[in-house]
Amino acid sequence: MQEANGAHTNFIWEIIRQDLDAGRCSQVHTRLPPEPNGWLHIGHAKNIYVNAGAALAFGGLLNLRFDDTNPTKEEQAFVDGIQNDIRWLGYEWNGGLFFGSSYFPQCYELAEKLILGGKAYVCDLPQEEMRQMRGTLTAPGQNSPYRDRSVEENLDLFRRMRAGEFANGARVLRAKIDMASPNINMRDPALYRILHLSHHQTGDAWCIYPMYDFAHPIQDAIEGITHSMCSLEYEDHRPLYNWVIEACEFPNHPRQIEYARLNLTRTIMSKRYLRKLVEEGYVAGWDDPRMPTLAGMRRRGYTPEAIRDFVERAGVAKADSVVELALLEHCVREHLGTVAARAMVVLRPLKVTLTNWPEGQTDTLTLENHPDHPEMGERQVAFGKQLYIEQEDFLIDPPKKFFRLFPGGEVRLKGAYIIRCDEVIQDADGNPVELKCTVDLSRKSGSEGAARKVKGTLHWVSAADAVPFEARLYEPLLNDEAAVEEDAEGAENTAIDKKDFIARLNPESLTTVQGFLEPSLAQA
RNA sequence: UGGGGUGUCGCCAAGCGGUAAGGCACGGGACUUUGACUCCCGCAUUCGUAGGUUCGAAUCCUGCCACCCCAGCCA
Repeated sequence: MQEANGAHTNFIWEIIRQDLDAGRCSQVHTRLPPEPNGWLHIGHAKNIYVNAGAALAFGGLLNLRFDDTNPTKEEQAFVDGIQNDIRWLGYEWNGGLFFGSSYFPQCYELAEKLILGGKAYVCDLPQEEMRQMRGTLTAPGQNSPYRDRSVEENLDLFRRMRAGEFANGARVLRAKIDMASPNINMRDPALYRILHLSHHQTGDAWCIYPMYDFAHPIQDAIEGITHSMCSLEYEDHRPLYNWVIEACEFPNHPRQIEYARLNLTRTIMSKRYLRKLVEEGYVAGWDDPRMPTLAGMRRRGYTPEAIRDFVERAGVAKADSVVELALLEHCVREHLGTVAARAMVVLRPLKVTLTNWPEGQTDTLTLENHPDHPEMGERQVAFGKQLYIEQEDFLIDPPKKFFRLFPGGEVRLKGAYIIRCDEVIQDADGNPVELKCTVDLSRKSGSEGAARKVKGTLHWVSAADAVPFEARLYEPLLNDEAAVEEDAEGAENTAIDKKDFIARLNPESLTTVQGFLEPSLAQA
């Protein structure tokens, strides 16, 4: 990983460095707080990079903490999958593994402490009325009629909430802050809600669950987190985060720093829509290679190194942005170019018959697995009278700078011979279906004569030995440039209609062609 | 119309009063048994905008404009 003073740094690490220099903290301690309600995608890779990277850059600690305060949406299966993906990406939680739910007892104690201090109260307002009394963006809210209950009554009610005496939604514990605050998050936000639901970690031990705004700062403070990085939409929550830390009288004060989340062109990054793709069968699953999930990218052959490099190069800042897919692809190509063994594959085959090659003869050629890494070895590839080349590598009527094959033209077959196209056999529509070529037997690859220059080199596969396969051409799922904005994940949110979303799907994203693999790839 | 943010090359992004880094993309050239890779070269007299301060501003001040986020008992 990078040193903090290395080539890559960002505004967050600058802030941390200043905190270190000023003595506001001695060891950096960050946390990764995924909610176990889905699969990790490329956007999460940035969050991992920012939080884990900060710890790495300053020799600090990273905690992995599942933010599981809402049993409605969370599952054990996701906590396993998430750990797997984080490890695959190449990160370890050297500070330990935690669950937000294991702090439920402390959260509860702190809630009582707030009640005792007159800083929280139990509110009986139904959700709808509470919403109305909250005011609007421009109009201040109204105090709840339950706001001035006595400490004794609040304590009694809260304990009875915990004891399970009330139904879901009947009451809520609220922070007593300021209903007229211009920041809506400070208008007596809910701290605890009643949810008679069993939790994947705590079972039926609780029927009240703390809200994110209450639980998160507590978790950070208890774990001794020094810097808590999250995305921009939490900026408005920072005053509340700080309020909780102070109201609970923690001696340490973790610092929340926000940055812009990652958006990618032509890529859906909203769990809501990713789920729709899976559930409605547009893709085979969360790990479908077209999915922007880490699992999908893994199946697609993307490497962790390439993804980390990409996230780092995309940068960390506060301006909303949409990074071009081209950068990701560049990073993947760059890394794969250095580590991947070469092999030949023909996706859309065009038959080539070598008229002067002895009938029935098959030669075995030796090709290097990597042009720059001899230590990666060589492989044997069959060469015969009948070959397949890529359809797009041949043109009957080539433009001026066409370097590949055309009638009368010559081309080199990678690692083999130079051939000349003598005749084109076309179908009724004029499409080439087979080429009759002569091979220059005196100029086999590697021999003296091979030094002769020809304009192009093509990959190929022996027709008799190649392994047929059905190739799916995976393309980004979206047609247009923009990323689909993350929408509220509310259960009944129908803001973007389904037709609109489907219309944006890229029809090229799942084209099937009948291709041929080099035999060495058959088992892969 | 309230509050919180952000605006620097097609896309990201440095810059923090001293006269516009870098990457991707793109264009040109060299090299090449993958037109890949690699390698050179080019690519913002200008920093949302209008003023002001200053010897000097993307950086300070003022006004305006644009975009994003916030009214969950989601995170």
